[in-house]
Amino acid sequence: MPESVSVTLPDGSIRSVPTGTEIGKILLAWNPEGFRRYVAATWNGVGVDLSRPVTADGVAAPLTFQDRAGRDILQHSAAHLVAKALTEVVPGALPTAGPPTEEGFYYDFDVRPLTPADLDGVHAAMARDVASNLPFDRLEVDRPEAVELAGGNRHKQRYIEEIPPGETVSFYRTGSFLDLCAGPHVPSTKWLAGAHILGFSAITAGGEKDGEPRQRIRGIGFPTKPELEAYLKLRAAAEARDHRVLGQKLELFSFSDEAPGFPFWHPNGMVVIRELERFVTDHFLEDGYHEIRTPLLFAKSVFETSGHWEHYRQNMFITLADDREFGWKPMNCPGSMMIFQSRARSYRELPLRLAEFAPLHRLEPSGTLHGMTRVREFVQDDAHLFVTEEQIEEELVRLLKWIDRAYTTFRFTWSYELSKRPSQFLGDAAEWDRAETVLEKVLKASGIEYRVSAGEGAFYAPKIDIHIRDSLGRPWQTGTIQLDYQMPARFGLEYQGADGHLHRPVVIHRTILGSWERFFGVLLEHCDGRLPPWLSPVQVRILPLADRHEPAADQLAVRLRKSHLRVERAGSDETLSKRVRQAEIDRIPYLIVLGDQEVANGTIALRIRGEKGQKLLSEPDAIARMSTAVEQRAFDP
RNA sequence: GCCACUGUAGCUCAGCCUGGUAGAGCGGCUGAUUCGUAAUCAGCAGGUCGGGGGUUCAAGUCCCUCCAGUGGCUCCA
Repeated sequence: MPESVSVTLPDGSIRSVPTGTEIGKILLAWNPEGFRRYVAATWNGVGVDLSRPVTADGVAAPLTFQDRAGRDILQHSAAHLVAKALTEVVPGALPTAGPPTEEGFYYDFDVRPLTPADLDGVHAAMARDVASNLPFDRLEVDRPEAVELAGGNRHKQRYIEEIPPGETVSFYRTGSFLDLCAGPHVPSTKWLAGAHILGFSAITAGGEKDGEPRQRIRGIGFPTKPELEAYLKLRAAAEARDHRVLGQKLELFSFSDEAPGFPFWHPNGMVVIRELERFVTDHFLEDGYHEIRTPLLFAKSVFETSGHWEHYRQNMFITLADDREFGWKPMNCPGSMMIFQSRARSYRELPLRLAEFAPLHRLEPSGTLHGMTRVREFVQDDAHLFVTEEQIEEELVRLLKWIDRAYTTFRFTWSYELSKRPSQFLGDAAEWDRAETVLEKVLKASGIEYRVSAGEGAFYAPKIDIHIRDSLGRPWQTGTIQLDYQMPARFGLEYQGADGHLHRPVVIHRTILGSWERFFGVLLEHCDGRLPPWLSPVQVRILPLADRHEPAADQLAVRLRKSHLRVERAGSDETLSKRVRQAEIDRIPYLIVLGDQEVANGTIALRIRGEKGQKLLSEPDAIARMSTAVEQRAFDP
């Protein structure tokens, strides 16, 4: 072995160090500012501990929390800390796996159901271990030793068997705790001062339906406590934006134990969904859409034709009438197909765009219901486009543009997902391939970045899905575009072409915003209840300074309503400060205070949500200011 | 659907561990106050403690069960 080796550093410089020098020491000599900031390193591109001795020439680079890999390492080390704590607090608990996640980390245990008291114990043990500054020591062992070290934990023993032959088997020791792990890890528990448990839940192993029950502890790690505290503050703020909380406070909607998953839209909420509907239908004429309405219930035979009976029945509400089985429609497609089918069609009618905003019912599993974002009854801005093979691409491009425009209006960031053929599918694979190819081609041509999900398509068609995230970062699917060759065939749809022959149309199922319920739920969180003025249930609230100003306030309200503004007049019992405060809490976009001065001068003292102070405007100017924002569907007042 | 946790006034929560006459704040109502941009004062009303069953002299409190919600898991055109 040579006495010294050459190490190439990130800036390209090369250092010669004695063989066996720890990589962390080399990196810190190169950049002392990395002290405590470096969580691990890469050696020739592979993640290693900072304590790894260097025994050959190579390339070294530090990993910090800012690097994805460094962040993951810290999360994973925090998971070890949790596992150490839990095995001490609950003797007999068997650690299974504890990987980092997009947000933080979790560790799954084979253990009796946990209680909040267990978690308190885990917290205390973790704090103690961080204070003790225990090192993470790496042990490389052969397989028999590994099995020995696993100490009767059958899960770890199975993992050892799964390690490919030839690969090094390693353990990490933290104090008295030993865990099978490839590493690398942070140098010591001091690096985990900002580790925190976010919650625990029971899960089933491997996500299998009949898997073994496990207990999962979820957490997140930061290099320091202040960073953790900043995160927890942000998270608390995000939780306060929960649409279920806002929906109640702003009297938008509610739910009842006696109708689980079925929303009650209150007057305020109804204003919002009607405005959303108008946002979509405003373009119907120019975009060539025709609105239809088809039944909510169909005889079973319709769903047998569509394939729902075979592929979707477990999610359908079924009703018995006249000794006949009826299904509540979970989708609008069958009704649209039947309208197309109702008479002979010509190629001249295509593309035929039929829109339907009907309530849909889906028997979603009870455990999946979630406020407005996962309900059992909802309405979507749905349409079915009947097109010729040649018209497909142009229609798809138009839809993608519309999605772009719509989501930009709400200042959402959104993502695209291409979902391909599922294991249970209608029709033949060749048709699916064709449809998937077209969708992919259009996405690429539009310069859109997208994720591909194999097996996630609808049972009748591949689709492009739109996802937006709620305030806690959970993704929700909203819009979807599906290219369907199956329903037209199953319903026997035909049109007569210019060539005089009969042809089969292709159907594009599409919804832009998805369901009003889900879209609105996420939107509420997105804007913290501060809806754009055009969506605000009350756009203007007039505050008469004293009760002698009430008549003038009422007259002003009448004039504003003539400009189609939704206006409300407050009482004058409370102090002005109190009423202003209430209006802020109610997220009213525009406030007008009316006192002696305004009455005398005919001016408007306008307070605009989100702006400091108030503007003194003439009445026409004030009306123009508000109406313009509303008509343009501006995001801010 | 699975697992854990939770369910007390319209809302947010205390009381439950250790059984002994249901509490607070906000909101609501009434009265006073008439105010210049984020909480004026006083009084009053409001609860079969999620439903059902059990243990007990006695259950909001302990036990069982059902329902619903929450967090995950699985699912999700």
